[in-house]
Amino acid sequence: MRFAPSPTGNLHAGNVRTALLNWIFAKQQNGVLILRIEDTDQVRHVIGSEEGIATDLNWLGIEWSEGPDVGGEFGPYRQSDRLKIHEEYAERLLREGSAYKCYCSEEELQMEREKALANRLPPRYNGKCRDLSAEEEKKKISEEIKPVLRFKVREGEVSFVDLIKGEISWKLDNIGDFVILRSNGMPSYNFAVVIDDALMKISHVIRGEGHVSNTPRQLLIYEALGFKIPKFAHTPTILNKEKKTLSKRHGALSIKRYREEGYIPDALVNYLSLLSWSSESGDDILSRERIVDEFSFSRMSSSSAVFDDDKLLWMNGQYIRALKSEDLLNLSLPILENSGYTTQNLESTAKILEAVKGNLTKMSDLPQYVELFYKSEVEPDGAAERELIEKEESKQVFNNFINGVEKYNEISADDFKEIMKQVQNDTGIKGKNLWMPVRIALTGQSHGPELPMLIEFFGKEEVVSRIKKVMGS
RNA sequence: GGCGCGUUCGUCUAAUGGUUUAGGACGCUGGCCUCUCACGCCGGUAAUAGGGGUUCGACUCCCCUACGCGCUACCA
Repeated sequence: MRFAPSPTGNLHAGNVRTALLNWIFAKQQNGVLILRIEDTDQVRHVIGSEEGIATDLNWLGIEWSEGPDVGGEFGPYRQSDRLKIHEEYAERLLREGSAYKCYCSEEELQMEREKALANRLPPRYNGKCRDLSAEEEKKKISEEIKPVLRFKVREGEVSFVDLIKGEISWKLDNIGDFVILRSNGMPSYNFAVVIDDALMKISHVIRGEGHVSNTPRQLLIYEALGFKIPKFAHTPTILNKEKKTLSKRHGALSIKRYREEGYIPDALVNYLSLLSWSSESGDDILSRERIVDEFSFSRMSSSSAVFDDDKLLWMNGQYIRALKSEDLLNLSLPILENSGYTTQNLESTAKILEAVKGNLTKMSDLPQYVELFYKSEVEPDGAAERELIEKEESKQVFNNFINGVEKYNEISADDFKEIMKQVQNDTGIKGKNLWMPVRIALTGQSHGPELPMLIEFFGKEEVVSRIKKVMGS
């Protein structure tokens, strides 16, 4: 298996899904995953994107055993470093008569194309230079035109069985002689992939559906060179909310963004695995082990899927809630410190996290939920809150509550519930009128985590002092 | 234009000719959980693109149309 991204920007959900599928399948088959960088287009090459790709994959736990960084017996793993190899095979095709030099200029070709289009004909290369006589060729050479190498497409048809889409076939008269070596000496994509995949002994080519139409050209090259043809699996496209195919611009659905916003890698992996694939069990929350174990191409749908951020968010929340408190703590510490909160006391930090765990769908939400735990002074949030705690009824609640609390040395969550029951009995006040004054006195806000949990966190003294403060004002 | 691929609730999907009043999940929504925001639990909403065939029977097979996407590059 191999994942072969081009270094033209950050990884997005589509790229990464392909990488993930390769990883899953390699893992399941006890196979080897190769990372190969396809950088034959220097114009679109973006500096630093190779590192970015590695960072994203590492973060998601997609590991490869051969690649430009780790080496391996089938290297080099950067396509631009394989030029000699590509040239060698191009020459062989030329020698064997499967390819020929073409001297047509871009302007010429462009004109031909427009003419064909105007006549409502397929805009294909017309094979002009296919059978150039020795004389004509000599003339072209003397004109110092740098030729490209074109592959001579045979007659008949080609077909293959896609692991996801089933049998696909083409009549070859629909395909024009295509370029395998550009005039600058660089191989074209369709040529280089075949050489590299064959030489790296790739057994399964798992790639995006956009490549389906490239496959007949590649099959022809495999054929001409006598290479063993790998199995192909073309994965459906992932679309954004506007149902457009993902682009590298605008950072849309970029993996980097998910990493920075504190998504759990496992959650993203899980969500991505469920795009165009489903477990036979019907379960949604699946561990990596289960995905690897249960995956099969036959359960993959062949239509494109829209990436749904809402569902990802939900799933991420599920993973956060399932986190062991130790792991949650480790994940949270840097975020809290970044927001300026002191986390010296690990025990109490863990308690805070436990209290807000249920509210989180992504870790970057954490600061807004923990704020009230770090405040030492509390002021009622708004007019409505202020009004409520100044009501006569509320003062009754406070008095009674303090009396109740004083009977304890420490108050646990259960003690608190007992006390509240007692207050309700004594005052006859219940429901909102009973609980809200306490909440506001303690936190200043009408929203927040469960009160018993809060009480336990603050402890008796803090609780009493906060209530007294409100009563005095 | 040609060729290829695709089309089940808003979204991800299940059902690979009969077990189906088309199932689950997200979202939305109603209720419950002594207060709120959440969590959790229980319920509701909503789909086979359209038209022809084949068949006793079609989401499932075939054809046509529509729509979307890809390739048709000296991009990958």
